[in-house]
Amino acid sequence: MRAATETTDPALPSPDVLAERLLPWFDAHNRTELPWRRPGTTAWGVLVSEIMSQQTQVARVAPVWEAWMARWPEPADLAAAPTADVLREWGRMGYPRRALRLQECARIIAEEHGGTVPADPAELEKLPGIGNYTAAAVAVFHYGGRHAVVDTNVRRVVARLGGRSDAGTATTRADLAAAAALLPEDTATAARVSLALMELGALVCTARKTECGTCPVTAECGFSGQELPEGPSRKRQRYKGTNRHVRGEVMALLRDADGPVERARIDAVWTDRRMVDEAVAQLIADGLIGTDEQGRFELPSR
DNA sequence: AAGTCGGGGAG
DNA sequence: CTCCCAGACTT
Repeated sequence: MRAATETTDPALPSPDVLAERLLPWFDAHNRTELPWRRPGTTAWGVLVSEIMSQQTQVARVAPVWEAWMARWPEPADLAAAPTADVLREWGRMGYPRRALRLQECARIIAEEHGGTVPADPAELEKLPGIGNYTAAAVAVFHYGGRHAVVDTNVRRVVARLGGRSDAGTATTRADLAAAAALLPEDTATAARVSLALMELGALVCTARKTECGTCPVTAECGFSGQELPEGPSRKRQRYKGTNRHVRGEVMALLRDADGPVERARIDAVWTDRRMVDEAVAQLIADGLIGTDEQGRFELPSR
């Protein structure tokens, strides 16, 4: 039953119909060989993979994850590592603050959870850098819980099933509720549906184009056959020439340096001195870089 | 709800 | 070249 104030969007398919259409397609098309999907991967390994995959393509994450897990197999291992080593191993995956938060996660899990990654999404969300998506992903993909796993792909697919061209800029409570309403009762099946929705959004129902002709749920979709609107759906910040770009260059310099770096070498990464000042100040404030007794710059020792 | 936070790969 | 990626967090 719907309230009169709600829109008249097409009804979403029932969970059972969705699963019936989606899962055979998923069995035939799901990519993977992703290393963290191998049997025997720990909850910690899954958590690390999900943090690394936040806004970084999984293909780029895979080799870093392999080296990372070989070096620091358990939370206590990462907790004890020098932060400089952690940031170097993170490499060029972007958003290095994720690496800091991941190490904080390791310390909290090691010290307050006896080294065991929580299975409850609410508990996981208390950890730094873990939001709704990552918490659900760990709880479902490792622990096998029954929760909606809502990433950008799932939000887009669910929006289109409901007749819209795309989801909004931010994840809303309505997005989460709509995705949860699509989960079948059976817990193991629900987990596969979540992964299948993500995969459908990555391979068929993508941001740039729809392939309704090959989509397994085209008959149940409110947007099927419609054209995507022209132009960018979301405003995006340029990267080149931004303050963010300068920070990236400073971090790259310090990652590749053998020891502490003089200010003069920092200044050499960018022509605009004021932008370097701003970048360095922000990196220090974020805990991504530090200074030694002589005022030289380096990655944080702890 | 909009801005900010990297860097690279795909189109 | 532009756009987007298994998002989280702050404002």
